[in-house]
Amino acid sequence: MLKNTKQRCAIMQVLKQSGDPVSAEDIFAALKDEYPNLALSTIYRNLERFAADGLVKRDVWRDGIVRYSLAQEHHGHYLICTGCSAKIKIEDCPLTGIEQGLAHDTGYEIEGHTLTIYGKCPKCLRRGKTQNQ
Amino acid sequence: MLKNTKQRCAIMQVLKQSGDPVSAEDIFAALKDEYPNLALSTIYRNLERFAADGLVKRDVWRDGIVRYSLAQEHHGHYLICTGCSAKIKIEDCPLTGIEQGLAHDTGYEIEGHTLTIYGKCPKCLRRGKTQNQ
DNA sequence: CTTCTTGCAAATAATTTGCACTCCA
DNA sequence: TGGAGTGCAAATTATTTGCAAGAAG
Repeated sequence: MLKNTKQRCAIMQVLKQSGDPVSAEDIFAALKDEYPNLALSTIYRNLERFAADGLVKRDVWRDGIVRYSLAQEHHGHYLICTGCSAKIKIEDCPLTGIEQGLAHDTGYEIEGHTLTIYGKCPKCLRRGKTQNQ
Repeated sequence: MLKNTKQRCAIMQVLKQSGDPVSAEDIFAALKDEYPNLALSTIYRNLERFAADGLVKRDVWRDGIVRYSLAQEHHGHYLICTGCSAKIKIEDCPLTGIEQGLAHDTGYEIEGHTLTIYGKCPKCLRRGKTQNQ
């Protein structure tokens, strides 16, 4: 099971083409020209299934919106500007290694983690902190 | 400004008493006996203000719900079981130190970070992975 | 054909907002 | 007293779900 449908392929395409995590709405927007009657619910359902199957990684951003990215390319985390939302990918994950110790100490089987760092980028620093979130 | 109201105190009390991050609904539930007509919107508004003033730290959990905790006690992150939601506080933050290097490399001013580790606790491991999410 | 998928529309659930009223400073 | 703060109800917004129709194996 997990049939090969046009919609499913298209969603995967978007995930592959965009290096960064994308929301359901992002995908919807990206595909609405080519698939005018693709339903948002289809996107949600597929993303959830992909995530359950371990194909994609599901993350909740600070803004409360869920973003998905291909499991393989995920890792690196992000440094996100709280002023302008500029993102920098952090290639080098500081947690590799730590998780093993943690598993040993707690008896948990570690499945993954969420790490995002927030700050102000140089441009926003210069402008002072006029804006909030 | 930032007047001293009963509601505001009560919300702060809950934050202080609960070591763990709490959601608006948690606070609502905790206070509904003592303050039967406290409005959920009041809680949301105050938590947002507290967060804006740096009094509390705002975090989005994997389940999409926003939790708040006193800024001081925050740090420690959490190891959360994806089966039963059991939480273990991780006292020792692996990012201290790394942030400085990052600030130097990127020119960002680091404001904070979100780190949560997910896994299965020993009990849930034993039961096999019957449940999802 | 039979089961997995989809599209649509309606349902949830968390959070936000408008507004008149209330209460601290 | 005057503006900050509150309660209530209605509005938003992201996501989920039921169901009949459609497509893949």
